This record gives sequence, C-alpha cells and structure tokens, in this order.
Amino acid sequence: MKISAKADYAVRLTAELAAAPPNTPITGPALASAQQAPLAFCENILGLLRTGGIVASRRGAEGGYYLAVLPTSVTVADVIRAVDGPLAAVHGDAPESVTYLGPAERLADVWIALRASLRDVLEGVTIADLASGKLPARIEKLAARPEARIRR
Amino acid sequence: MKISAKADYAVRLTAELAAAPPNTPITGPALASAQQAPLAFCENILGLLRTGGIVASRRGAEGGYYLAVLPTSVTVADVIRAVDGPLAAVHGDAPESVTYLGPAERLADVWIALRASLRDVLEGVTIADLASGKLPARIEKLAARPEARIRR
DNA sequence: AATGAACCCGACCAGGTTAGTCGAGATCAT
DNA sequence: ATGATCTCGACTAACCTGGTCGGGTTCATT
Repeated sequence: MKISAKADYAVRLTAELAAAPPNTPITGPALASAQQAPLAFCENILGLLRTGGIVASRRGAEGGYYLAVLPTSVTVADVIRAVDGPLAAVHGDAPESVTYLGPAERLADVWIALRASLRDVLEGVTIADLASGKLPARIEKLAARPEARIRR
Repeated sequence: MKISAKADYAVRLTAELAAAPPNTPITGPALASAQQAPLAFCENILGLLRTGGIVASRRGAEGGYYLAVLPTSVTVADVIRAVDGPLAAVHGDAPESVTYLGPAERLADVWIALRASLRDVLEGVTIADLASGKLPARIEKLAARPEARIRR
C-alpha cells in the first residue's frame, strides 16, 4: 500500500507540463529541475508516459515533451496506471480473480471495495485540477478532515 | 499501490483464528493448511501479529496461536499495519510530510485524501465482520458497484 | 551539409524488500 | 524424565525499485 517514487514523479511531471502553454515542448532537464528530481530517472518515466499516450515528444533542437491530451481529460489514475500498471493488485493478480477459503471468503470483496474507493479519489482528480490548485470538493473535503492528517 | 502477500496472508490467518472458539490455540500447520499457505511463511507472519499484539501464542504440546483481542475490536487496517507498517506512504515518508513545488503543490492533499479513503474502507471492516461473512453496508455497496469488478 | 541540442532506449547496478527456509530451543502431556 | 509438539528468530535467495550511463537517432538552425 505505498505510492511508488515512479508514480509520484510521473504525476508531478505531468502537472508541470499542464502548467505550461500548450504545444510548446519543455526539455527533460527543465522538467527535472523544476521538480528537483533526478534527470535520468525522469526521462525514463517520461518515456513510459509517452508509450502510455499521455505525453508526446519532439526530438532535436527546440525539442522536448508536451501533453498529448487535454489536461482536463487525464486523471491522476491514468498517469499512475501508465507507469505502474493496474492501481490495485493482491500480490500480482487482480482482486476479482483471487478466491479465498472459509472465514476469509469475503476478503476478495474487501479488496474490491478498496480498489473502488481508490478509484473514486484518483479518477476524480484531473491533471488540470492539480495544476490549477483547485481540487474537486469531494477531495478537498476528504483531505481537510481533521483525522486525515495524523500519521497512524 | 499493491497489497502485499504478507498483508493478504495476515488478514486470512487472523480471520481463521476469529472463526475458532476463543482461547483454544490453533497450531501453525493447521492455520497454514486451512488457508493453503506456506507454513514457514505463515509462522513468520504470526510472529509479527504477535509482536503487534493481535495474536498470542502458547508453546509446546497443545500449543498454538489464538486472538489476543476481541475479533469485533480489531479491523483489517490494524492487521495490515501490524505486518506492513503505515497504510500509505509516498516512497517512505508520510504523505503530510512531503512538500511539492509549483503546479504539483496540491499533490500532497491528493495523497492525504487517498489515505483517508483507504482508511474509510480498511478501518470499517472488523475481523469479526469478515469471519461472519457479513460486511458493513458501505463496503458491500462499494464492492457491488458494477464497475468495481472490471479490471482497468 | 554540418552542427549541436535534445530525445530514445536498453543495459547496468546497488540496495532493500519479499517470499520462503531451517534449526534450535521452549513447553507440556504422559 | 522423556519425548512429541510447536514456537521463534536468524537466515537466504530471488526479485523489484530507484537510479545511472552511454551510444544512437532525430531535427532546427546556420
């Protein structure tokens, strides 16, 4: 249940692209330094985002990376799936494909509910939301709950 | 964003203990075979659950493992935390302790909302719920949503 | 056409985590 | 006392994650 460095960087880089004027490529080094992230790893991730259809790139001089889709139509979930694969998996398999015995029988439904709840958050926030600083009310409300900020 | 084998097994083993009559120890081998899980690994996990205060054990003949707390008062979240540590972390750190620059600034709130939503599910299901097969209405509803079962 | 800036892509590496093993020692029934 | 039973912590092998490196390709500019 942890958010990988790859996913974290991927979302940050995509947000950075969404904040720039459309169709003007930004170079890898510029992106990496804007988010204070290691360059080589960033270009690695940008490659994944490209094969995932989220960003596009132009080579050569005046080249760089730019969004391949409208920032309003790509969600945080899309970005994470592009670099990490499916959002939730129980040691490799999809939650709906595992079966349990005896008293644990209903556990599959817990994992499925968990994934649904993950999706509700991650598919509810677009990259445009993030870049503009205006999160949807549902998300703001969840994040603002007093107990949401304590460690546990 | 994946559920570890350790967490999965831990919940299953705890459910198995909850289904047995209280205070009668169940042996490691019995637990492992009931859930068709590798024995040595199970005993490893049971050790973690013991230091986490969720199960207790008695050695020697007629020994085994039993719940250290009421099954109605331990949640799935408690079990996972006992074996895997904090529920959500962004590459090692707590979500509320990371800070982001520029267009990614609000990302921390997304991660916090995500964790809150995780908790709502995992702290809402007790081991007793699971073992009895009666999940809380909120969870049932989430799991039953038609789109909850498709892969994506 | 030459130049140089920039992406592309795979190989590589270290360290940590994960899944799983094993033997030694503790405990209890008889 | 004995021996069967079971716990328990140290150990390992494989894999994944985060991260690097270098050579090759592409393309705007001059």
